[in-house]
Amino acid sequence: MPSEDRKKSRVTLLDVARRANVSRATASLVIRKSPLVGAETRARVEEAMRELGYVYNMGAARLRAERSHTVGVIVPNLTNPFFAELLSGIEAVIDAAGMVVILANSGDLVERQDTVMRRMREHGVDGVIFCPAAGTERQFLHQLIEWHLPLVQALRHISDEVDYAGADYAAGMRQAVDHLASLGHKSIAFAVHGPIHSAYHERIEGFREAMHARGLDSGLIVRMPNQTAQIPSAAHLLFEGVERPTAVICFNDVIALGLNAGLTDLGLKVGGNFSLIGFDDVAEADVIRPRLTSVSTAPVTIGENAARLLLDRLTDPLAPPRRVVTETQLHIRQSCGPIAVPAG
Amino acid sequence: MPSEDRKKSRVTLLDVARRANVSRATASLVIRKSPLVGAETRARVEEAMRELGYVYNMGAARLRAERSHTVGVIVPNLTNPFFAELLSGIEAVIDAAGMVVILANSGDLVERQDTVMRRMREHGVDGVIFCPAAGTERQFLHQLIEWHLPLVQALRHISDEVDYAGADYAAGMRQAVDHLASLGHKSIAFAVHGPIHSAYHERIEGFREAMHARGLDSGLIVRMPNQTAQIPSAAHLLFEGVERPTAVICFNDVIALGLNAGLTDLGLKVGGNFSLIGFDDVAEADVIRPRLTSVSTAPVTIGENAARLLLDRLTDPLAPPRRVVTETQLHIRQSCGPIAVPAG
DNA sequence: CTGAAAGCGCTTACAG
DNA sequence: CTGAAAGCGCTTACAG
Repeated sequence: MPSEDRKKSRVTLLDVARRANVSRATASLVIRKSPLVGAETRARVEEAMRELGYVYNMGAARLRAERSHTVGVIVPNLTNPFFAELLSGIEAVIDAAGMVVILANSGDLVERQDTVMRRMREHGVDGVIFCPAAGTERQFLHQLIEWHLPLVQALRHISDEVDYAGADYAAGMRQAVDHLASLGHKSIAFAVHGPIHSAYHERIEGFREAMHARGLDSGLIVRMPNQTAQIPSAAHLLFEGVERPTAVICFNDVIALGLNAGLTDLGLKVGGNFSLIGFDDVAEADVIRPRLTSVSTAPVTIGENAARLLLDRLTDPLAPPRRVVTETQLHIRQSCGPIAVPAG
Repeated sequence: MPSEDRKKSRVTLLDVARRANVSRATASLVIRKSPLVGAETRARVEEAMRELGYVYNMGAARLRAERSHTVGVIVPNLTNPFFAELLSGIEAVIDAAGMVVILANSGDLVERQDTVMRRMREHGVDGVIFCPAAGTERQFLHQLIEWHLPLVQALRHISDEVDYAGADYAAGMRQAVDHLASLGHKSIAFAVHGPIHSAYHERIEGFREAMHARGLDSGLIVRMPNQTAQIPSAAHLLFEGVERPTAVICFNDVIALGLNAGLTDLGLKVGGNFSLIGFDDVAEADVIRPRLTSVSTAPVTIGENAARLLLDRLTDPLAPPRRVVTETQLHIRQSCGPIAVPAG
């Protein structure tokens, strides 16, 4: 152990340069893999780095170079596996690009989102990927643009002047409705919950249009509790209107899982005398019984797309805004059946 | 819009100081909320900051102050809701402390963990919270200690010279075994999967000791597929030994969910002629049917504890290492019943 | 309470 | 290909 074991004894680029008998500028070039420096010199510098246990100081580099190799990611909720998967996709491509993600949770609250966004700017992120909190104003995005902060919207969009990565929710709804209609269902409910945002509207609209296209009534939209645990006991809400549905499409799989339990508790047979379709196709869909038919939105892929959009945006800040909207896919399993006499 | 709309026109502390007619040092004191500066001066500076749209530059501050207000978090897998919850707890506490988390995924691979840890050091994190990848060497931790990197282990531990936040897995196993034993079960299987690490050993040992304490045989440890989707179809593995179990305790809820489906597929009645206990008590436990009896390990709380340990460590780097091990709790629901004549 | 000076560890032109 | 100098935007003593 070297004698100078006080904290300040950080090994600096100058130390490396001296050890390797080159100037600091040359050492800097070696680090940044510049082709300007000869193979032998490079090897000498690299060995010096190893011997001294040199650690590159991004902070110092960023100050001069105006690049932090850091991207901010803001999600509404880490606890929801759906966002965790999105995050996973983002992290993978950001990491592969040699950058690092700074994570924050907005709690789907615009004030929190404000704070967190400011903190990201203070930390000098090169750009941010965020799932806009419900209620985010266009004005907020325009402010960010004015600040020259490279930005991409994920899952939800507020302004088409900013890059966006999402899935075609409306088309997904169409797939769900078409599947049920082909099984003979006419009275189909739509179970929703959570905050209102673009992805919410797109699903509702998708449902409405698909129903209308089939000549069916789209009036049966029922609101479920936001708390996961309370959904099963709210299943009866589906049957309180004048018309009794024979099937339900869910806003997401969290609702579908809950209703699957709740409908069973009510004595209905999901996949038998009642049909159920989820949305998102989370891992659990395949592991419950009956297996859940669900529309896959592939959040990991959306995350990867969002990260790629940001990377592109960093290299070309002036390019026109882009949208990457992936197709959804209906995974047919066991929770739907042909229309039956409504259970009584 | 100001005429100087080129990127370099970043508002600096000096600009603020000039605007407010104070020195740069004074402006700096205002930012850091020092009591040294008078109320009126402070107000003037704060207004100047607002007028100019000043954004604090952490990068520059850190370079001088040797504090980045940044903590690294390394998890093996973002896609597993269990780690997502851990992360959520960490993020909440770190955020409340005015710091920011830099996130990375080790994929439970020691080489990735190496790379990622180096990258964190390059970014100058003040400390790191990590769930050590399976196979992490003590030597690795010692290296980090030598580098003076404040560290806390979460969920799994390699060295007791480093802070640790986890749950008492062995006690949790005892609760599970005791519950089943009290229902008359004698032949109890233990279903495991995944990589081998301290939390794995603690659960296995906990199971063994609890079984022995009851005079029961702990030999029935069966390995399940690591892939979630393959677990249901592996349920039959439980019944390939000489002794036929009447109950199974699962290493985690992922296995429990899968076996719940698989056992049902096999014609068994979970909670009736076969009993099942999960581990972790994820949100889905309450939403499947029968409701899953599970041992809660409260990952969000573990995350909060880990973050607090790190914060304490930052203020007192020389304090002796600490361990914060939370108690587990058995949530009794519907998946266990009194021993019955083995089905079949 | 405030000001002038030095320095954190890099990168960036600019000469050689 | 290499060296000497300036500077990124802060904070830190040190005087006043």
